[in-house]
Amino acid sequence: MADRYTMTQLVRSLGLTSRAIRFYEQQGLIFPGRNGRSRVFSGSDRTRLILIQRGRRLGFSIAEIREILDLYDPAQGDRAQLVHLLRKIRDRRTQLEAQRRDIEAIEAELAVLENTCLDRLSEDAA
Amino acid sequence: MADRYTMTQLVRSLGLTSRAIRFYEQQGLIFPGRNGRSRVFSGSDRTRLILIQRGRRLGFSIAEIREILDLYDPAQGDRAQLVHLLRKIRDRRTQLEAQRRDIEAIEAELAVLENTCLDRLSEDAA
DNA sequence: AACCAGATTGACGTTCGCGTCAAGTTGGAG
DNA sequence: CTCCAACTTGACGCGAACGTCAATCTGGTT
Repeated sequence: MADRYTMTQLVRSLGLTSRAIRFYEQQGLIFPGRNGRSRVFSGSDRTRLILIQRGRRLGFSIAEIREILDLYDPAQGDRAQLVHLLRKIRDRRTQLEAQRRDIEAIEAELAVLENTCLDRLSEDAA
Repeated sequence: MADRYTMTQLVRSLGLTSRAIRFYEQQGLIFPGRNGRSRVFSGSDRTRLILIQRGRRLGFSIAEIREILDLYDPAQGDRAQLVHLLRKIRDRRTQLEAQRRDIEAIEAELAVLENTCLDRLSEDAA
């Protein structure tokens, strides 16, 4: 569990640039420790970076990704906060499903186009 | 079929700004005609704008959206072009499925979090 | 004719997400 | 000790996707 990573290790394994990683730290998405001047990344930092990459691929802004990451660390206490957290989780899920439907719509249309292509190709062969 | 739209009509019905629409025209995503100085949008322009919105919501760049829109207008001719088009359609579908898996992964994790929340709330009630 | 709401074309401004130097530091191999 | 390679902190730059403002131009009321 006490897995620690250096900058270059993460750069190589995750395919990010060091600049991007430092940017994410500055934006408060990860919290690496220090060994002298050098950063020391925890396993949590690593998984957060992976989540960040996923979020970026889906077009989420840094602010949105921070919100999503915040959902993962409880940091909650009383009941009201739990209810609030629950609400945010459900909002996010709703949005994700809308996004999924968008994707499925495009996929369906592209499937039609693909069939049209295939038809024309077979006609062509005839 | 000869449905024509004015600027404000599209702005109101689609929730875009006129600036954005003009930007998309400048980028070659839509091709409105002119009536004097004013733009006249076709039904095709309108559906393209909807596709553009979907693409933007999914984090696609203008260039990517243009590529996707290009898949819809055949403009093809010989067999080689058809094969090329087919390849691009399939590439895009592959990418979309990867994106869909990313979304499903986040959704699954949020579902777990939601249950954790619910558990704690019911514990709290006990 | 007078007028005003809505359309247009520049042109500059802005935010985001990093890229890209420049300059200094530090730890380990030789 | 020397040197190099990796790490660091600024700081400026940049392309994308529009926002925003100014100036002008209609087209239809009154």
